[in-house]
Amino acid sequence: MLKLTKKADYGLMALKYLAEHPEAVALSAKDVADAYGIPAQLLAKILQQLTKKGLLRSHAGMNGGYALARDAREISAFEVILAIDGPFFITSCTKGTKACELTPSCTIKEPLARVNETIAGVLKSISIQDLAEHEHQPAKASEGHGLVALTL
Amino acid sequence: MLKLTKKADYGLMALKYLAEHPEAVALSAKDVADAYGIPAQLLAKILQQLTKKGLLRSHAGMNGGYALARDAREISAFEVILAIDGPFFITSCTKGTKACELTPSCTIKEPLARVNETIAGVLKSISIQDLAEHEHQPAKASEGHGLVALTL
DNA sequence: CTGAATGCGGACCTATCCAGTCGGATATTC
DNA sequence: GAATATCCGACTGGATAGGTCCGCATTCAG
Repeated sequence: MLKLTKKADYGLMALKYLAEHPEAVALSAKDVADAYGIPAQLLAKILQQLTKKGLLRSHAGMNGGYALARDAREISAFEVILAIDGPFFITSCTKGTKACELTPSCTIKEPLARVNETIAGVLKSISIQDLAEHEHQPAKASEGHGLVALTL
Repeated sequence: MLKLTKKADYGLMALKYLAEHPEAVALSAKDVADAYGIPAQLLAKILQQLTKKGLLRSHAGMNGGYALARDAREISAFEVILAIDGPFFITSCTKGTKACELTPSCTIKEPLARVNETIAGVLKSISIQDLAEHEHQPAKASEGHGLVALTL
């Protein structure tokens, strides 16, 4: 279906939340989870993962919690998704190092790899800061086809 | 992981194969499946689905099979994926009609919807014909015109 | 007319993986 | 030392993708 996992969603939401509260020294996983109604333990693991990847700084103990490791402008959505979901490929055949086994098949793979790069590029161009300041208008809701229903 | 299902891959491969064999009146699901080492019965169902969606024409009986319903240039990868995997949303929260329940949460959703549009746009710009002639050239989509712009 | 080749489509099985939970350890502060 | 945190591995339940099976309908060749 070409969609993000909930974990990635949660991770983005959490980072956005942290970016929106720069005054706080640190916010606990529970704080963020409560703010969004996310299962706290699940979010905790996600934040731990993001910490391991260097996107967050953590501090245990009372009044501990998480804070962004860098400026919100310096963290891209791409990094977050990559940290949580691992490397992604739009083609299902490219798994890790070795190419498609049913070999002559994936002539498909090559053009789609370009699509993949495009997607990655777009995600890299979006920073947590961009998510935090969401005063954008839905703009031109897809006029071409009503296929991509993004009406909220 | 943000990847296509194998079914969608198979579908694209099959359409590409049909586009590469315009001389054939019709090719059976088995023909295509054998050419790529795809499970025949599975591919059959995929092709049936594409037929229902109007991307293919089918003909039963001996020497029957499938053929493209339109010119290969007039069929986009987007249509194929949509026909097989159904509408896709990059955000996991938007399921069908109703919006995210944990509501104030998904301020995330709005910027990602734009990413979604971008992806859809790229996929719409790729035709089956593009896949068939895989002469590594079609860099047209990446030539920074609108598609990847995504003004934030 | 009969049989083979094909499309059509529902039911089903299975493996994988996501989402979420549990339990316990370690660190820090008061 | 108690309370609040992060940290981390293991487990479970459910959804979904991938694939199979079987029976029926359609077409065509002999």
